[in-house]
Amino acid sequence: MDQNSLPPIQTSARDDAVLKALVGFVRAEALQPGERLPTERILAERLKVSRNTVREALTRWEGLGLVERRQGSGTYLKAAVSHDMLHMPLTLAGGNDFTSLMQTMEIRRALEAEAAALCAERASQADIAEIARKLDIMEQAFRTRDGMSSEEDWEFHQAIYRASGNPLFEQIIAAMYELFHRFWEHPLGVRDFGHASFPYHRTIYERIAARDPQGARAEALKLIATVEDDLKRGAAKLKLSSQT
Amino acid sequence: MDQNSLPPIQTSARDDAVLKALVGFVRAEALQPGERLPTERILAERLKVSRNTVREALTRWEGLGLVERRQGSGTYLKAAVSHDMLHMPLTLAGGNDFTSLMQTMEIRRALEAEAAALCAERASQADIAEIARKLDIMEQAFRTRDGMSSEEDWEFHQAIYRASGNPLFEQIIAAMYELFHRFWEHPLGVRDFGHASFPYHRTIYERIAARDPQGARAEALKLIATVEDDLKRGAAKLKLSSQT
DNA sequence: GTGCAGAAATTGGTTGGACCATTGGACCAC
DNA sequence: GTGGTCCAATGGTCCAACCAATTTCTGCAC
Repeated sequence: MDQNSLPPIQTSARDDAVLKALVGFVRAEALQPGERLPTERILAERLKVSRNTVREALTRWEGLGLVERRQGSGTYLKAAVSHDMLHMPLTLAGGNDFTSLMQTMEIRRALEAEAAALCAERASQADIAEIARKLDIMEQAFRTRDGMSSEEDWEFHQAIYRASGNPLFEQIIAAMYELFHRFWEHPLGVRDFGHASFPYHRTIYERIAARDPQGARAEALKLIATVEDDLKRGAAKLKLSSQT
Repeated sequence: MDQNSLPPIQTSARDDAVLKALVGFVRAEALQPGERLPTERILAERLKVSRNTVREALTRWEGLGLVERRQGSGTYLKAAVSHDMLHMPLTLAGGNDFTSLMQTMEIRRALEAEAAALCAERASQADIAEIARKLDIMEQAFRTRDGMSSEEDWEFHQAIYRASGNPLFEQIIAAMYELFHRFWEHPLGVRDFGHASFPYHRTIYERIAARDPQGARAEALKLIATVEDDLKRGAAKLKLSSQT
């Protein structure tokens, strides 16, 4: 017998029911991100549940980043919601050791290369112009501040993800933003971390503009490789300077 | 002025404090996944907060999959926790339309190819033996039932992710399990969905066993390509049969 | 002693009501 | 306008109880 033909009955799912009702409400009212939801007290009264139950439900949504609560002001929608949403609560063990950072780079390598290739295939002229704009900003920031800028660099890559034609890339990588950016916060003491990656930003752009997926993929891989090299340099340095 | 020089102050974070204390408790008691946490009432008393606050905190952890609550029994640890955990609550718009499924496959293609390549580089002999075992099970299931088996197929791929030497792959893909498996639940009406992918499971294994990263990557890409073809077949069929 | 049914205790789930802290607008004096 | 004060609205916390599922204990029949 198929296990799925007899799912466990749901005896109690009060807060789930609240969320379901809330999805319906958002749809019915066509609420956009940024707009305010009804107050907890009103929700409790309308749904005939206690305010605590409403709060547990909203806490779950808040944890998923769907909603933001501001004391004294209200509860605000932060993202679009729909009934067929898929939640991927992914919690990773952190750490700024060499191994963790290297593992992060392997994920980024996989996603970045694919996104660059897809982008070269599909990006519209407007997308490419936008990427060029971000590239200019980044290069200028590099020259004036004489070093990689985390913010501008990120925006450049983000533009590529967005132009890949697959919103999942942008969403996944945005969720991993914090993970990726631990490099710039704790670059293992490497001076000029990321310097070597600078020229490849332009070469990636050129391959994309030339509609060359394999070329774009190759340049993206080169960029990641320089970052990995910086990482290894930092790790070697650490090993020399101190032993814990 | 730099926007970051005046960050908003943190006024109150009762439930965050509860979670922080709980992390300390788990560490101090060396609790393993599966073990039971103190009851909500005890936590409330010990931490000098109300049970409601404890519940909000635990609700957050439950949403992150770190903890499981069983009424009448207790709250159980589901995963290792540490103070430097990174949360990636990723919610994706669902949908079983062709576009959504295709986008999912592009993510899988990126991760699967990279994982297969890394696996070919790093897998231990024991890892390879385990992959071979899963492959045998899957192939036998295929023959007896004359069709791809979602469960056994998944275990085979999971073994590869695990042997990639990078736990992030397994974690990310496990979180996306539901996303990937909508293919088998709603294969767009394609009979024998996934049939064409069958032979590539063995070729992937062979390239891994031969320590051939590029070969493993290529075979993984071929496997994904067959699934994408099935998908396109299904989409074309749908287009013919009905117009919404 | 063993086995088992039922009572009792334990534990998460829910309720209702209260009060606090923050917010944001209304209003006012200057 | 500017700045200050007040006040209602709103999320945050607390308390005390009860409900529902689960586990544990008890005592009886054998």
